[in-house]
Amino acid sequence: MAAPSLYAELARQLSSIGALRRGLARSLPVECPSGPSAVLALLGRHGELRLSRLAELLAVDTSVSSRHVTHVVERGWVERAPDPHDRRSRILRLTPAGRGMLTELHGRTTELFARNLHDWTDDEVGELITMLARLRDSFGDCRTLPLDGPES
Amino acid sequence: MAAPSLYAELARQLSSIGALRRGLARSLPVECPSGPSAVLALLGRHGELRLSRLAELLAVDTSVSSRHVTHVVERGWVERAPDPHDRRSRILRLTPAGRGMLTELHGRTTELFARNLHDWTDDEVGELITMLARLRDSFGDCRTLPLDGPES
DNA sequence: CATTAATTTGCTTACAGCAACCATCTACCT
DNA sequence: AGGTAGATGGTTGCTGTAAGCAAATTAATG
Repeated sequence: MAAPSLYAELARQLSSIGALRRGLARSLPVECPSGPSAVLALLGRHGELRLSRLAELLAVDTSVSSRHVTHVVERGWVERAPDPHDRRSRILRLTPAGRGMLTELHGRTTELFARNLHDWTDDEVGELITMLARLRDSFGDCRTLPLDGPES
Repeated sequence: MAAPSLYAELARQLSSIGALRRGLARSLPVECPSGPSAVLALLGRHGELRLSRLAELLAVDTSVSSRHVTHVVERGWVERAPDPHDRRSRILRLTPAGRGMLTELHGRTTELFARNLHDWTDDEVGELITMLARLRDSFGDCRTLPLDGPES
């Protein structure tokens, strides 16, 4: 439990991070903006996924990931293989070209971070990662945050 | 200088924060989405501002803040007073109603954070704030990040 | 057959950037 | 002083990305 004014400051810092995210997005190739990039990243990390699981990992509506997946499929970076156990869904998988694009993206972000975070130590970066992960965890599924009224 | 794979993980965590930001935005009143809220917050913190300075603080294009300001002015939360030194620009200032809305917003976010971060200490929150501020600082103005090619 | 689940598509909104534009300010030149 | 060129502050039109909700489709399930 922390003091209220700290929360306000944290909220401010978090919203400022939006600008940073936009800046990072600007370093992406035009053909693969941040939404599609996130799809490639998750498929690279988790291997085969179905759409609903992907949307869950991204914490967005399935309609949103559906469009992102369409985007990357159209460019040949991901393939939708039939799911033998459920013909309603399809298994999403990186193609070799998709793996190449992922490597490209990885290289760009790494270079960008390396250039800007040259005075951070491994430990510091690791600590920030840890805290961000914990922050996400503390909020759980953001799509189910209580809205207006207190639940009283 | 940190290891490349750490950077990739940091990038992933940062993009995940987007979902959190959207969740926080969902707790805002419909009349005052996140853009306009940020305008109120900055005017509350800095007092009188001109539009260009506001856009600079928000790290967005002036056209974007211009629209946000129009939004809050239309609702009577901000007034555009003439600038005695330059008739091209106007001084932006919170109205009493705007101050009220700001209090309301502040209350909502504080309550939301209090509910979700109950197991964080002041020090931990403070540390996260510090690291986020440093992160922003390390990247400087995100709108001028080098784009594609290395500057060679 | 009724229901539920997985995905897609249509509609809407918020946010952001760029470019074109108008008004005004500033500096410089005659 | 007067006038013109360029810079600056702001607004508006257009475009694109992202996201959510609701309805429709197809298939699994009880």
